[in-house]
Amino acid sequence: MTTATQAPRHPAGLAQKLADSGLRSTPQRELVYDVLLNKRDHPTADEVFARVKPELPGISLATVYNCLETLVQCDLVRAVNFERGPTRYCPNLRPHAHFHDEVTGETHDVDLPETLFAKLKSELPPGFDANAVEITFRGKAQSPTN
Amino acid sequence: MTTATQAPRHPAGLAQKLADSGLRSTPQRELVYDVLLNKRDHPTADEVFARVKPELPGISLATVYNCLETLVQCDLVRAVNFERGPTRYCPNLRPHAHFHDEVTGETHDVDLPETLFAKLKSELPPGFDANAVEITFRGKAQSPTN
DNA sequence: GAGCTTCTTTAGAATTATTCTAATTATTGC
DNA sequence: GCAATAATTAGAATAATTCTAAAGAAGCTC
Repeated sequence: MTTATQAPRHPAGLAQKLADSGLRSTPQRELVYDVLLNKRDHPTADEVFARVKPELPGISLATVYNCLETLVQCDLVRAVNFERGPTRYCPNLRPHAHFHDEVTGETHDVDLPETLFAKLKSELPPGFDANAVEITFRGKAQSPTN
Repeated sequence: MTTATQAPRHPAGLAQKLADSGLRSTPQRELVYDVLLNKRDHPTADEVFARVKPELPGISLATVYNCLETLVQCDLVRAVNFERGPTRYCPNLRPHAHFHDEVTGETHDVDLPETLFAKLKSELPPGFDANAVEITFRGKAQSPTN
């Protein structure tokens, strides 16, 4: 087996970003990142585990937790927590808000103008210095796809 | 014992609001609500339990969970979840944001102009109808009190 | 104001989500 | 190839919450 028989699935990111942090690229990390990219529905660790298992039957839940944590550390994925319940994971790195549909339970990414995030930060009272803002909407969405 | 020997600690709310939902006012519910009002530091259920115990030594943790849930149902208290970890409780019902100090771990309420909340909702793409917005900042705060 | 009904609390068991531990396996550098 | 390091694994341990079944109030009815 020579090189380059199989193109990397992550256009140009994972292996490099991992290396930047002194970490290795492994099949488990690749695959976990893959399933996040391929279905961006903010899955829980359990759900990621279920999606990854068929392709890598030997993988353990602990490894899925490890990989997710690693990806979060490398700034490739964001951990999201609205309401009690398991942490969910989101590979969308652009600044965006989340819309939580109270009927279906689904979570949608919502792009908001950068200026709004800036505006929000500027509204903080003196003495408060924010480096991140999280915005979560709750309500009903008429599903755009069905 | 005649009436009005002891003023109710909740200016005019708890018993009534509970009754509105067909629920009873109990010492446990009163006390849990009390500790939330008296120290507004977004305690966890465990912390509420610890604060309530000295006054009502027989109370159980399950009851604290029950009471908190009841108060949330009656719209007297908000449950707050940023980041994994136990749910925290907040008796501030005005629309406000939370500022999570990454150094101290403390959470501060931040009042923002109503117009901002409206503005945010108006920025949602068509088809999304939000009835609530939650905003969480993360960063450093120079404590205003020390 | 005794008895019935309903609501509430309680202790402890059960469940869920996550982290830890120690052993095994893979990778890398020499 | 071999040592050193990193990553994965299974299972135990922990933390947060919910459930369950029994016991304890509080209202109502007559």
